[in-house]
Amino acid sequence: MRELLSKALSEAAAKLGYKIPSSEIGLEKPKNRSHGDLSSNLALLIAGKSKQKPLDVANKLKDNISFDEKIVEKIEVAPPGFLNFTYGSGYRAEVIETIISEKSDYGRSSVGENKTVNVEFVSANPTGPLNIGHGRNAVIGDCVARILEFNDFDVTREYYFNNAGRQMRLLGETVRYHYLTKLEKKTSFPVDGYEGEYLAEIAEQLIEEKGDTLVDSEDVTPFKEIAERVVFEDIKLTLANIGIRMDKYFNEDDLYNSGAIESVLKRFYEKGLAYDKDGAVWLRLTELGMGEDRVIKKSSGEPTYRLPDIAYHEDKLNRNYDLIIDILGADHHASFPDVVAGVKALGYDAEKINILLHQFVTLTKDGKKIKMSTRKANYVTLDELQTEVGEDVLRYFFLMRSVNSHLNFEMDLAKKETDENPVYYIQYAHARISSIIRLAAERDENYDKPDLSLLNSDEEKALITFLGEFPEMVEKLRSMLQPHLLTVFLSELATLFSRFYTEHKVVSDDHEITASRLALCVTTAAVIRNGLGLLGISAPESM
RNA sequence: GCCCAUGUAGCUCAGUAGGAUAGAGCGCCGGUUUCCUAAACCGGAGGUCGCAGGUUCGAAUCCUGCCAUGGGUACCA
Repeated sequence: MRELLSKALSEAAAKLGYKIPSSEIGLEKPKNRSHGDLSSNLALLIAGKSKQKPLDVANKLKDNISFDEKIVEKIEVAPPGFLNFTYGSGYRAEVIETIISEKSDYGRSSVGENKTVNVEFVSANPTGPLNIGHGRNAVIGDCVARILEFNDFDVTREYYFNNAGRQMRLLGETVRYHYLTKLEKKTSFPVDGYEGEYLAEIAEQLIEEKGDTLVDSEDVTPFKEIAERVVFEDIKLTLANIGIRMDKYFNEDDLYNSGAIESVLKRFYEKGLAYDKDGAVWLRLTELGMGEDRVIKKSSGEPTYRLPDIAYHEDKLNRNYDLIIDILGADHHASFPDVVAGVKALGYDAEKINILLHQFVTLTKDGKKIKMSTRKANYVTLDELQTEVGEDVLRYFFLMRSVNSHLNFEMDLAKKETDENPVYYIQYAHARISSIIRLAAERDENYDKPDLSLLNSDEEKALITFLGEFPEMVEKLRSMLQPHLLTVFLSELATLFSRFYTEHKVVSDDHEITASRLALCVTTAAVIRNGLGLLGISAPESM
């Protein structure tokens, strides 16, 4: 519809002697329903350029546009110079027919056809259970992946982790501490060691598996290995509990083993972008337009995160994805520009790399913030949260705010099993429709050949027009990668349906009206299902 | 100091490639049920869109400055 109108407007402008590309023509949904279904500012644009009165221009444009009455019922000129279009019944019938024939494919697009995309998310190192911050990252990443799949992209969900560095060593040392303590050997808690009961449990498991054979082990490796194994199993289980399955786990270690790290370093030297200073190797980021040079290899010989991150992104680029998306928390905002600059300097098309930064999460209970400290391990784990509120609520709450905004996870609201909880409100609309369809089936009512022109009340028109906007919503989601837009869309859809439901009886003695309203119910349910599916949330048949 | 994000109703937040009278949910006040799920619907009160300038036919939206909050600014990741 948008295309149709902007094309018509562009042609009308051309007849008046103005060349306005259709991309510049504003066409939007007016806030006030009395202003029609779509509104254009074209006359205001032309008037601005040509110093004519906007209203005159608008009237001239109107005279140069014509539509089938069934598609566009009326075109009105409104001050200061808007052109307001109101859809006709034929358009609405088309929306319903399209949804009925496309069902679960309604809204799909093929823009990603034959294109591959890598979405990297979670990427928590296996040092402990996932927390609620990881939860937001995980759910956003999975939702982005679903959105891209719906647009026909071939998606790889990838998890990048590091089991080498200092943090993992400390983890191993902490396990050793618990191991020795439980065997009543003399030991002391490692400096900066990990607090958290799960490490004592891991030590117990180690005793079961190996007895006391490791008491004299100088090497921390066995402790580290079991810690990593157990923690990773736990992480995978947590992800499975919220409906997330990764396609690939990428170990940073492989970048050392394959020589990728050395290779990157060598090429930086060759390009004169790396230099030695104070025993460390520095990357000449100032040459690449960044503020300061940074260390990429410490004087201890260990690389800083920048070097493996660059090598990792090179690896992803070499795997020939058309698009690479990183879902990162706000604490990474300072580091990724260096990584992107580094990759670019190696001659890659860094435009393919898309960073989606999300802000932090706070948890509130009884209106108060719950304080969390990772080091002291008194944080709420993602698993605990999932157990308390369930997968659907968890996913919805993590997705309901713009990724740019801090997310306040309200426990009190999340735990409410009433319509105050927006997830249930949407699911309830779906369950209610299912119930109506069941009743219709019992009474042998069908919607094989509905007379869709009967759907002409305000509630019905508003609902159908909104259903027709779903494909645009999907396109917006794909281009903006902002899942919360969909949660807003679905709440509004559920509201429009509830209004329709309150005013109009679906299954009645009038078979004609029953058929047409049944068609509307079926299509509404289909859009709710498709939308919830993109969020990874279930659409129950009854509640 | 510098960089990023945020600041909209009592609370939590939408709306920001400029558009018409700034919205939703919760909370508050009031109303609706012989009828397909009342887990619903309707109405009301509630706003200097952080502050001050600027750009223009038009600014919550763009620009500048300031204030506030969170995050970052390591030879931690």
